[in-house]
Amino acid sequence: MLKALTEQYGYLFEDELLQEINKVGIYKELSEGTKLIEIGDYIKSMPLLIEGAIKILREDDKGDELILYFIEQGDTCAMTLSCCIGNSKSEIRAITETDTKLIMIPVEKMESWLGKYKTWQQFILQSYHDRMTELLEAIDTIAFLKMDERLFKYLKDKAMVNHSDVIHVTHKQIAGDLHTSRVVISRLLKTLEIKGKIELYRNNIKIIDL
Amino acid sequence: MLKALTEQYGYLFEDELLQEINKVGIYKELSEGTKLIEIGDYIKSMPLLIEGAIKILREDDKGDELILYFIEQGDTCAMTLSCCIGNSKSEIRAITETDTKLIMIPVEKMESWLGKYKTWQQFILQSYHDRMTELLEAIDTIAFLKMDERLFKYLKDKAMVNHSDVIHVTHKQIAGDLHTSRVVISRLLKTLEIKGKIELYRNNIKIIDL
DNA sequence: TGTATTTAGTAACAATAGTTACACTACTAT
DNA sequence: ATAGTAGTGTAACTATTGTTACTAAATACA
Repeated sequence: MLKALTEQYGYLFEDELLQEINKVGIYKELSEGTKLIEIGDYIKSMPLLIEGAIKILREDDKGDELILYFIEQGDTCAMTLSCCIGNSKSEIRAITETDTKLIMIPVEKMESWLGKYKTWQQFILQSYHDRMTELLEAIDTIAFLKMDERLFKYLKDKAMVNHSDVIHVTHKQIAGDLHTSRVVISRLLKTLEIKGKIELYRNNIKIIDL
Repeated sequence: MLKALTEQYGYLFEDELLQEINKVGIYKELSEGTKLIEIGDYIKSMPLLIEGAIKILREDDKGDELILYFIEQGDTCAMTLSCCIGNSKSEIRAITETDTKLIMIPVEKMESWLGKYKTWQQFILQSYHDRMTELLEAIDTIAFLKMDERLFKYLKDKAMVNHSDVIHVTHKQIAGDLHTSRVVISRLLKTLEIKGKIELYRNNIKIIDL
């Protein structure tokens, strides 16, 4: 674990802190599609992402979802921090987008390190900043783009975090992430295909114009 | 200034910190409609709200706006923190919604207090949490509500921060805040009036169903 | 092998939101 | 007083998105 940790976070944290993380952190490997955090959960530990990607979702009253953004390696989940500190329930759902390796840090440590390690404090504040920026980007996407543009952006983002120009997903799943209906997605995907931006296959979409 | 400060923040900060704020903070009274922060600005000081309300806006490529939320007394602008710490440009615009009294804290102090005062650290983290929550609420509103519901929510929020059931605003201004057109707003307002939820006057709207 | 289920394509229609155009009223300034 | 401007009401039309319904192919599985 220490090796992976040093590779991803060595340039950020001092040795002493890395040692502490190594001591109290719990290393986990999760396969794609694993639910990390559920809405309403009280969070007892925060994840440091070593490898892979996590999808962050919001839910409406009817239980339908909406993707907010993806988190990648080197990131942590600022929502988690937010909940720990406010001692409140999670406002979001987190699901692994790919197979993932991460280190779970107990809340108590997270808080005590804030006073002890300047680099940790910087990391936490930076994480807040990054997540804030991503939330604003999510708002831009939802408020300013039309559905076809949102769809294409979604496909590109998904291709990015999966490190592949072919993404494995059904129209129905996309509709769920974008909070619309399957028929709408099928229609727009077909239009994108005609425009030459993507190629459609069963359960797979190839992004041409990456 | 110390009196106002103690009233609003006395229960949060220890005396020593209050004294420091009193020493380095700059007290300001701003009238309604004053631009506090512009998109792209580098922030040199962060505001502690004593009285009044501030409107936080996002802008699209075409220069059209979208309201994110209102900030009220006892709050600070976590976006500001975010920018200071990341040493990056402001992502948002802040305009006083009402006449406002506030204290400006220089960035350097803000950062050094993080290590020095536990209560300040708590306050900053709590602010991040609050703002994160408001951003999520903004996303819910934009993504899950239809325009007529968004409009009514906007009117209620505005009535709230103005402490009045009659709000002074034109249809065009509302359209700007909600990122739609004046005609759409006029149409929906008329429908709300027919439903008995509001009463329309020139430059004024009375909210019945508060 | 045959049946059920999942996935995708498409048509037809409804609902919502955005656009253009114009009329009318209230206020502003000279 | 009059011209100009800002604010509002409405109609007619377009564009976008959402819904319902049906078809067919691919896949799962018993």
